[in-house]
Amino acid sequence: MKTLKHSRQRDAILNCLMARHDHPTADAVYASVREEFPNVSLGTVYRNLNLLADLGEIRRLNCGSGPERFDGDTRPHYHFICRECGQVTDLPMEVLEQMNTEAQECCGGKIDSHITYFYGICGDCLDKAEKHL
Amino acid sequence: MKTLKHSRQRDAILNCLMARHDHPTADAVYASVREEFPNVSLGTVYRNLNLLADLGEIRRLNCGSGPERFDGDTRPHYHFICRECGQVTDLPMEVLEQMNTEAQECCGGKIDSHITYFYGICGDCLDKAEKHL
DNA sequence: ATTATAATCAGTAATGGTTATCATTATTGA
DNA sequence: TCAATAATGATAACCATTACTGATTATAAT
Repeated sequence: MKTLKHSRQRDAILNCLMARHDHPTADAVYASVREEFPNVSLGTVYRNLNLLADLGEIRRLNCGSGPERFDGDTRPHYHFICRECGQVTDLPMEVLEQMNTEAQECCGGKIDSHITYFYGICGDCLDKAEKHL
Repeated sequence: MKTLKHSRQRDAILNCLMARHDHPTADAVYASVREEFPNVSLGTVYRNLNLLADLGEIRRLNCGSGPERFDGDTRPHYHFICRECGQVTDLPMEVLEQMNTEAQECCGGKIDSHITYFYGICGDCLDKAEKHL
């Protein structure tokens, strides 16, 4: 069987994701980890991001376009994506678990979870738009 | 300004999406359109899928992994994705528009829509799993 | 401590989905 | 019918991600 070995690079990648809350792409994680390990490889970042996600220690986000993003917060929560600047932020609102049972009733299968992305314009971009009028 | 010209290929692509309800990938649309236009190019399919999506005549789906999918039904509705076979089906349930206002209250921006994907095991895959026990 | 092992690494090539380029063809309005 | 130009087919380029390689490192057994 395959036993997991400790790796400083993996630690750094996980720490990076726990520390920041902007849901970085693999490339952004790469840039961040490079400050500590100047010659870490991008492949290592991808390999460990996938490993950590498969282990359930981080989460993958597919926000509708562009590269995949990663989230160090594995608790179920919703995200808001600004159409203008593309930033992805957490929404401090309750997850509606009852939607799963409601959905299950009309699909003939077994539903265990759902993912929701909210779209709109963030506060910062609204402010900027106002100034340019 | 740029005026749209009619094209038989684009018609075929749109018809394909209106006719089927399995949310095909660009490649699947390509295969389908090729029956009518044997030497249509994959680039043409992509170009028109993007054009139609930008015009709001079809919708893009990002179901979490794998290539992008397209939906000829532009009315807001939810989708169910089977973790086992990967098929994407429509859910005939009401879209909870009030979630947008609820989400907006805790984000400081303007939210106009949300996208929800439900995950689980579809009826077909449940049946298969049962037979193999 | 020394060694055996297997996981992990850095570096790089390959892959797959998608987009851009360009010469040619098709559509449209005069 | 004809000129203007959008759209096409073919192909190359692009970008995010994955696979491969031989060298390195962490762990476990000696």
